[in-house]
Amino acid sequence: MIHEKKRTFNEFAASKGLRSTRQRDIILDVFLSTHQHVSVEELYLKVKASNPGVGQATVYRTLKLFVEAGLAREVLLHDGQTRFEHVMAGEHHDHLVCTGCNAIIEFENETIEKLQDEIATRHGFKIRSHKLEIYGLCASCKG
Amino acid sequence: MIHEKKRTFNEFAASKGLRSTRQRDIILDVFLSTHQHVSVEELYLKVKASNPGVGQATVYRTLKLFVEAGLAREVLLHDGQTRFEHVMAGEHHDHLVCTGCNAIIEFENETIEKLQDEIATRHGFKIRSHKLEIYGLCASCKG
DNA sequence: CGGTAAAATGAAAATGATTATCAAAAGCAG
DNA sequence: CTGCTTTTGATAATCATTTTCATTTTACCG
Ligand SMILES: [Mn+2]
Ligand SMILES: [Mn+2]
Ligand SMILES: [Zn+2]
Ligand SMILES: [Zn+2]
Repeated sequence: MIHEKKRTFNEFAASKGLRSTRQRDIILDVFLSTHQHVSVEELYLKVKASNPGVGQATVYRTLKLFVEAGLAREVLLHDGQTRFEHVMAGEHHDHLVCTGCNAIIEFENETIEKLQDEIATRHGFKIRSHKLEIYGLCASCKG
Repeated sequence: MIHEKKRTFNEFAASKGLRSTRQRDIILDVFLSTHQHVSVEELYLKVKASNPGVGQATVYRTLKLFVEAGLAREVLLHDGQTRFEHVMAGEHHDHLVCTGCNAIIEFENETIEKLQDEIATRHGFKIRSHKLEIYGLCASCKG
């Protein structure tokens, strides 16, 4: 899948006439090696660990490109930091967020998605995206 | 309802041992006179119009109290500003957000709420709150 | 009523994430 | 290579929100 994503990005870059740079390769590699929901700062530190030359601004810029290319998605939780998660083509999920330990549980629910479509239709609204976040305490934190 | 909310806040203040101040009265009055989804800056300007002495920090501080007291709710959309909306006791709704004209349509859906409970239960998760925002184009902006 | 301790306020500074600037470096078509 | 354009990195700028802290208010007690 990693190779798949690299190809996705290369195709996107080509279609946009973007140049291929060492920095973007590095950032993509590091991003693909992370777990879900990385903050820019976290990613920047990881990148810097192996490649001290890379600037923070470039990490910001490149993550935006990943979103445009469809291989990352912005996740804004309540902690003041934009996070990015991997996205498989066509895949979608929502989040249970534990306010105790910051754990994030992902889930999908087809019925909820359908109900959202119905609601939108009822209001003459054309959905582009949506966000469902459930905040509370996970099994361990409920204790 | 306005009187009701004032009482709610006074009770909250009493229970917390908060002192009663002119500023809080003013800010509550102005807040209750606004429409839904006010930003802090908007509210601050309204307050300043009639009461130039009141500081912005106090508006920030007081809005937090309203949330604690249960008569306001934070709404974080994608525009970099925290907004606050009125909350009636026990009432809840979610949002359709038009990315064209920034209109906000409110809706309630009991089935979605129930499905969320099921999902939480399935994951041993104790829900404290949730947020469902549907982004897209409203009827006018779809054109 | 004053007198006082604690809480609240306002102005200004600090913070922190993100974005803009711009000179220097790198990629690429010819 | 050459020349032109994009990209980069360091740094400054933004902008919403928070913190600080000296001053003002409030609540309470004698
Ligand atoms: Mn996720
Ligand atoms: Mn609302
Ligand atoms: Zn937890
Ligand atoms: Zn619209």
